[in-house]
Amino acid sequence: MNPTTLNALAEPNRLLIIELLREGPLSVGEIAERLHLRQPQASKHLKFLSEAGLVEVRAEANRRIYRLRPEPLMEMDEWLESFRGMWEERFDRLSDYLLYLKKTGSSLKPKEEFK
Amino acid sequence: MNPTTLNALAEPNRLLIIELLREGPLSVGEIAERLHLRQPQASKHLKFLSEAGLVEVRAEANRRIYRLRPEPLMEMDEWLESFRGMWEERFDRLSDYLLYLKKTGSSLKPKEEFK
DNA sequence: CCGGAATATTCTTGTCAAGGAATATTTTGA
DNA sequence: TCAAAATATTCCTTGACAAGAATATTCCGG
Repeated sequence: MNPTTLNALAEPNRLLIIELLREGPLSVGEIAERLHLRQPQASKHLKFLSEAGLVEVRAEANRRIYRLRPEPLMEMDEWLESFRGMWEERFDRLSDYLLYLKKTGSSLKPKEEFK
Repeated sequence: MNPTTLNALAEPNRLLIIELLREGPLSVGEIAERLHLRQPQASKHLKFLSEAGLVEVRAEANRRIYRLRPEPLMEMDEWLESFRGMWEERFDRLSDYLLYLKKTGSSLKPKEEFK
């Protein structure tokens, strides 16, 4: 997994940009407007995202249209793959947990133990 | 998606810690040793990861054993879910791409267009 | 209850990057 | 060719945080 990708996504406004672009390519001005950013900050974040490989640009007349690149997200997906065993394992114990809740009427987690 | 999780994982050593803990819980000393970190830095990173909810601790004798918490990773997984359509769509065009390679003998990407 | 092992905290220093404001650059249409 | 729209860049200040070194704390076994 590439820390550069994570770093780029760790900034809240950049994360919002990525989520916005999920719906389709947009110009800088549109991105700035929809996220209530000033244009220079939008440009700066887009440059950052671009250098991280998360977006790509194309020029169209006066505008610059930014679009998502799926590759880094695919890499994240593959990285997470190696962890999926963990929560499937825990899911096996879910029925026990539900039973516990039913018995106690509690909505609090039981103190978890592990070894 | 929570930026806190991404921020915690964006630091290379912390990412390594998470990958190491994938194999099972470890003490601070073991983590420091296996990643060639000094003990104080290991402790600091673990504190950071702990506050981000990525790990949990338990005391055992003299040691503190850290263990992965799957929840934030599950959240990442669900977040990525909303992007999976993207690369599946692109996958549909793979056969065209392979055909292109065969025709041209080129190993270079054709210039991609999008609108 | 004391010494030492394991771990945590504090302090300092350097780097990175975010936001604001101002300005430069690019590009198009008239 | 020029003005204006769209975008990029620069400069500044500020805050976060990583690493190193030193020190504090915790806790077990003897």
